[in-house]
Amino acid sequence: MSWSILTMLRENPDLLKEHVKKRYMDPSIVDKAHRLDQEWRKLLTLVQEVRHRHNVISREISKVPEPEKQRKIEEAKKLLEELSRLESELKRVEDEREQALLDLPNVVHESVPIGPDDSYNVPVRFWGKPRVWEGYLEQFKQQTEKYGFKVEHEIINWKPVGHADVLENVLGLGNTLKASEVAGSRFYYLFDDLVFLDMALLMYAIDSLTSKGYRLVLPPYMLRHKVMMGVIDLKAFEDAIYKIEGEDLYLIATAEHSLAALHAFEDIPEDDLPLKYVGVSPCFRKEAGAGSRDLKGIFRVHQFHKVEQYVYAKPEDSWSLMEELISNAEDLFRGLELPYRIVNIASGDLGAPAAKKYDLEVWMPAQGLYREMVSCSNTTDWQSYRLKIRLIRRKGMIKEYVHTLNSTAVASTRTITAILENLQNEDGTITVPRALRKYLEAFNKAPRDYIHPVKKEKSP
RNA sequence: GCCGGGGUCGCCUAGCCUGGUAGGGCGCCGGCCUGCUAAGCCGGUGGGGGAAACCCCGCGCGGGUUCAAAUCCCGCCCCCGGCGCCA
Repeated sequence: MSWSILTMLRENPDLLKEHVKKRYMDPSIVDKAHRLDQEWRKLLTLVQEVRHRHNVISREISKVPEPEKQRKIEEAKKLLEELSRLESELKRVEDEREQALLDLPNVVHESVPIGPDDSYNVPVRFWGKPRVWEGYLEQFKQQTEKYGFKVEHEIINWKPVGHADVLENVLGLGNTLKASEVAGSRFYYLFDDLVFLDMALLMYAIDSLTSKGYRLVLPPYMLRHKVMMGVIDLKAFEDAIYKIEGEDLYLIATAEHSLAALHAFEDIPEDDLPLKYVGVSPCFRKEAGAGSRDLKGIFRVHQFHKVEQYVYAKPEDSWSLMEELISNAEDLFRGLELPYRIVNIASGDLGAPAAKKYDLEVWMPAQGLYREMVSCSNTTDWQSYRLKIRLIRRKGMIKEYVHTLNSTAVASTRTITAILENLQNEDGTITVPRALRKYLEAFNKAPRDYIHPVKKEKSP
């Protein structure tokens, strides 16, 4: 027992409540967990006492002669009746306690801005020289100067075409209508150059991170329920996760899930830490909570490819490793020539697993908005407690849970939308970021400098 | 998917048929002894509750039988071998 949240629940429940309040969640979940934990401990002690009495008698039975023996057996049976009554009560309380503990979100790091929703997110730095259409100047200032940043930008008098239109109408390299007919909305067909671009983005991110010493992993794309519960909260489960019918299997929504599972139920010696991984996988998401947001194009879709960073760390190292992860992602987006800002996510907008989260948001010229491309979280010991991933120190008997962190490196389709808007030229061509050319060269038919609109085959 | 064999405290292994506190070896940690090394001796080395004494649980997982299950019965998971199917 040294899950930081359980320790806080027992030693300072009021402090834990403060953390829950920061998330604008109902603080009574702390009272509930606290009450159930105490009740459980009391009941457990009682059950163990009765079991002890039964064990003592049970052992005596084999040693005593006959008439005595029958009497002891009767006595043991009596105790069993009492025991089974208490045990079913214990089981009930235990289940409730377990659920109450699983309902608790992570604590909130002191550096996290407090506020109920994403309007309280705080940009911490900007990079690049965004192209701002004159009609979006005011909006741009709202997203930069309002926070005290003077961001160098280029004002343009033509409005770039939105990524969804570029995809289907300008380039003609995507078909979401056909996909929605045969699979549903938020699916897509991509063709030719955009497929090469998708592949190149993955290779680019893989190359960059493996060069930095991250171990490359191709993980399972499906996991069991027990494992899924270890990495996400119930709400994410309902909003995001697809289930395989008739099997205890769920499609991963990110390689983060399988990478967390890689060391599930293991003890990790402190000398092995940090363990740094870079996983590549398809991601499957229901987007059930998204409503009708971003229905057009490939910004928010049910499946895409992603390269993901995942780190297991000693608790004392996790905060500096979080900076490393976000800075790795920044390196990638600077290479892609996409102007971005890093945002410190407000307490009310954090997912339950994260103690702190940075988003990397790229300026989208056609929308006049910075939009999320990368999400980087320190989940401290929230996931490792659930997955029983422990830290073994060389000295001392104290058991701890490792800290785990995750961050996007590149999510393919979303990054493609950012390229389509930012590297768009007035003539409708798309400039290929220099950093990707090396990876496109692997394919004979891949684009080199520009992606060109496909010529209309038949004119109406 | 079918047939057979297997899963025991970090590793190896005994116990299972015939139910009665899970034993041994190795490794590791601590202590003792020895002027170094080696050897030897003692203790510890799964999870949980408890301030502690101590207690409970633990033989892949979950049920059942029994006063009592590693051991008997049922279901499931995983590993090995064979057969089948297959990109």
